[in-house]
Amino acid sequence: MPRPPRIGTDAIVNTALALLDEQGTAALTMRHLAARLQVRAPSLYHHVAGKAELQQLVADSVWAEVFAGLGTDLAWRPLLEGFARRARRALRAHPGAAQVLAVTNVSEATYRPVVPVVTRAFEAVGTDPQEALHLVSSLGVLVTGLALAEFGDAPNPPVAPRDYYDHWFELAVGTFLDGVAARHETGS
Amino acid sequence: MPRPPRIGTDAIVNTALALLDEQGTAALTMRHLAARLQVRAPSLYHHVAGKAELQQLVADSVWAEVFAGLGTDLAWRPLLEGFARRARRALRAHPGAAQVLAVTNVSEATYRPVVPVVTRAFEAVGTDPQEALHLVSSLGVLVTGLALAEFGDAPNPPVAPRDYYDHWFELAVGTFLDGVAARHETGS
DNA sequence: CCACGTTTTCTAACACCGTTAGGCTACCCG
DNA sequence: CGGGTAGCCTAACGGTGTTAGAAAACGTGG
Repeated sequence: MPRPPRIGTDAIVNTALALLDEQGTAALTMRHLAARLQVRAPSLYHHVAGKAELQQLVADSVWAEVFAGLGTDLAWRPLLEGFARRARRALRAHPGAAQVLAVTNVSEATYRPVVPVVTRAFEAVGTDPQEALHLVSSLGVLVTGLALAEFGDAPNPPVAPRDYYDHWFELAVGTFLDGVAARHETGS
Repeated sequence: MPRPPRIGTDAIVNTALALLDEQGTAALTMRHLAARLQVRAPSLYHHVAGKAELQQLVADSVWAEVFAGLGTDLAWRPLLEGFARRARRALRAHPGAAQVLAVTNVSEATYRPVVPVVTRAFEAVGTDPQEALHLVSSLGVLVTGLALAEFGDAPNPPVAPRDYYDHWFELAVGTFLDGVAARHETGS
């Protein structure tokens, strides 16, 4: 193996995230990204197939951060709530990534590890796996959408104060979780 | 006022929607749009400030379609459910617009007419206006997010059959509405 | 120690994008 | 019938993602 690479896929993804957070979606350009890595744009194509794959990698990176350390043996409610809070935290940490996340579905490979833990958490209350996964996805969609409203035109700051979005988050997630609870109490 | 215009803002927006539905987000280009209107790209700038405004107009057009005929004197549950179903119908009618809708917040002017009807529907159960509006927005975010999962890479057809997304929609919206109901039954 | 082969990076270029400047044309009003 | 102006045009700018193919840097076999 000749010539050690100056850049690797991890560095590319992390730099893309930094670029996104600092300058917003419009600044995520192959040329800008390359410049930040001390390289010219075409070199990126030796590590990444194209911009679409780059965005997929960014999205998967953030979701992986959310999934990591979710806990593997929780009841459905702490699981869902923890998921929502972790997702919110991750999106707050990467405000510029919200637009990418919203438009890019998580890859199956990144999603797979959470399937058994969700399935398990819900079989205690007799919910079938597909429905359980849909509940998680719905929560993901909800949190992503709220983040989009808050950080939608990063790097510009949100138009409303932080408390406003915190209230909204608590209301939306709390309502949804109460809905899940209500449906489980009243039989099927 | 000289020279009657060959194109108007309405025609532009409608053509943009058609382009979006038939060929997806990437095909919504000033040049393509202009060509479809038998005109060159720069002419569009006499009717629309730029692409950002165009997307705002598209988003508002779809949301206006959703808001129109919502009913003005409903209880909170039929109001929310009707809103969700109308939003879903509109997004199904314009699959290519989902990506635009997801990233473009509805303008205040388009949103305004629904404020009093939402406020009114919820004051019967003692919910303050801001919270009521947040509930509606949450539902909007939820439905838009589901549409994105379904029609995210229009004009390619969805990866799962229609029933799959219908189930998901009913589950997500039903759960959310049940959550709202549960919170109202239990005191505050 | 040298040269080969492989991998990475490079320069150059393509087609396309949104947008602006400025000229031409066709219509309405006085 | 002439002037003003709204609407469309051509031309062009800088920037985008992406590809082709040359150049360079390194590990390895002779």
